[in-house]
Amino acid sequence: MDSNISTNIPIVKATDLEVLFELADLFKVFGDSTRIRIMFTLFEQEMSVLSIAEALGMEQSTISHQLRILRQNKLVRSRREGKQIYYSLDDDHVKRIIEMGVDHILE
Amino acid sequence: MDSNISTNIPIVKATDLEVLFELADLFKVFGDSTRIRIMFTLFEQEMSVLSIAEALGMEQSTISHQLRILRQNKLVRSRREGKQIYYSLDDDHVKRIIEMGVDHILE
DNA sequence: TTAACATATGAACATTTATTCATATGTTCA
DNA sequence: TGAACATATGAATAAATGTTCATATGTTAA
Repeated sequence: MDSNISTNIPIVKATDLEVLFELADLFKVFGDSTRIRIMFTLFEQEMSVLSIAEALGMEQSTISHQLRILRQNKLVRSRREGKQIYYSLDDDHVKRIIEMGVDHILE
Repeated sequence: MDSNISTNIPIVKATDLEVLFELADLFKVFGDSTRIRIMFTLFEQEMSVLSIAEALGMEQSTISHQLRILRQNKLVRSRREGKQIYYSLDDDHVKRIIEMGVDHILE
């Protein structure tokens, strides 16, 4: 009987310091409202940097900086089409992590 | 056909600013390695403040400060037994949110 | 090549936040 | 009540981080 079966927690232990630091770093990425808003915007469709900036009413530079962080953490990916670069969510983990968060907030 | 059915995302829209800020605040709580370590420690069993501090090799004060943040966000709860106060995870959301994070990290 | 546009990036500044120290609060037991 | 112990908290400090401005890089079309 592996306790992980009942807890549903993967094979990570409290002593796996490296993994725990990585985990904190990952959640840190979700812990900024601008990045959360960007991800929510990308739920619907891929968008260019300027489109996102306009949608959120923020500077292009701000969005670009945050997109880099999201990209480095494999939460979004990008593709170039002409002068524009379109960003989209990288995988389903993003949606599922956020969904869990929403569940908690809405009780 | 509600798009939320396919995306599995609850009824929160990119325009629900309040909720998105709350979401970011929630993930901010997960975005600190000390708090992550505390939560992992509590996966196994409830523990007193000093026990946690000793387990992590950190100051009692540090742990107490962080436990307060976890408590305020309903991620842990406490019960007093004599001089000690025992903390435990508050609900399953904690485990599930962390599990999603682990999934993402381990690819 | 040059102009116009889209995106990325470095530096600076302001804000947030985690930790520590000192101390207060609360509990038990003699 | 007083001593010993467990926990909480306020203030101070140091470190991390988000945004802005200015500018660089990269792309397209004339």
